[in-house]
Amino acid sequence: MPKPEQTIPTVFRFFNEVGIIHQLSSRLFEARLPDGFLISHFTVLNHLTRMGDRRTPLEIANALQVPKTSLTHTLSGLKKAGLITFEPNPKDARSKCVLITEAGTHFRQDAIAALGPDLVALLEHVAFDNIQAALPLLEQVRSYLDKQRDG
Amino acid sequence: MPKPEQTIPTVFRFFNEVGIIHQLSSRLFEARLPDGFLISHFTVLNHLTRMGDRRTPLEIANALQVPKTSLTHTLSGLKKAGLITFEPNPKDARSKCVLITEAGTHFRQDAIAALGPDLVALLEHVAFDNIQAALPLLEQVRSYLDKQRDG
DNA sequence: TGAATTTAGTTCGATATCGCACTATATGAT
DNA sequence: ATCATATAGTGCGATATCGAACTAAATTCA
Repeated sequence: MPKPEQTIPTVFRFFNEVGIIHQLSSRLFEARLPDGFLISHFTVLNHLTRMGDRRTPLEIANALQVPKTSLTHTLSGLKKAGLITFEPNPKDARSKCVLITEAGTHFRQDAIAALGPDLVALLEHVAFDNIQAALPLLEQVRSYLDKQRDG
Repeated sequence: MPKPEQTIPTVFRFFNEVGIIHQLSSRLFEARLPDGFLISHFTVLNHLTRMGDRRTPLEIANALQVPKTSLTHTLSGLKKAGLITFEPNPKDARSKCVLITEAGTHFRQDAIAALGPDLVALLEHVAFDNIQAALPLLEQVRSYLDKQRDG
């Protein structure tokens, strides 16, 4: 491996590009969400769908790497909109479990569907195979940062 | 190319991974910045360094894809900290030019240096070549989203 | 040229995010 | 069992972000 002086700028650029893409795509995505909803709402629903619900707020906050106070706020919005419900945590009376509702599941599906045309348009300019090929690396980086967080 | 039903979930996962990596790395990076500074501050300084300064706030806001009101706020923080200065725009009296100061340049360099050890640690777990190989795709995606924004 | 329209930046108000401190419950030590 | 400590979630205050409306200057057009 080359020396850090060579590698660091490249790795830095990697995170820079990731950050810019996130910013641009978030803007685009948020514009597709129903009025009054933010990426933060979608992110929670997406997490519950992908990882399974009946998780505690703290678990979700840790997974998404947001402060628990921020999550409290986001969850209260989702609750008010009927997209999640709470349940007591049988193992711990201090805690509670978050469940995604039918409406929440549909909300997520609709959001993804609303983004569909944008993604198709992207594929007219960027080769699908290249995107697919990049996924393992992205997952590897994410997984490393995820472990880092705990350690 | 496969049908959209096959490609869309993959492209969606791509943006999902990018979003998570951004969230995790931002957290890490922000923790390395001096107290009272946020990613938004760094992002502006980084942009001015990479793209050249003497840009107008609106140009910067468009490039970073943040509302101009948000940028006004971020710039005022940078100004107060002495990391940027303003100059009248000779071409347009409504506008002004943003200049990065010596202190601003150092701030950026220090921030990047402070992150160095984290990046080196990452390279012990993720192959440098793979990161480097992913850059062209990321740049291509960013560039497309960038054009999309205007059109 | 003068009036209508557009544009750069700011102000203002609303909401999101986040750190700190607090309450209630759980866990651990003796 | 009792007490000390740790943990889950929330309330509160501070600041960041953002949309709408505003001001001042530029541009367009008659």
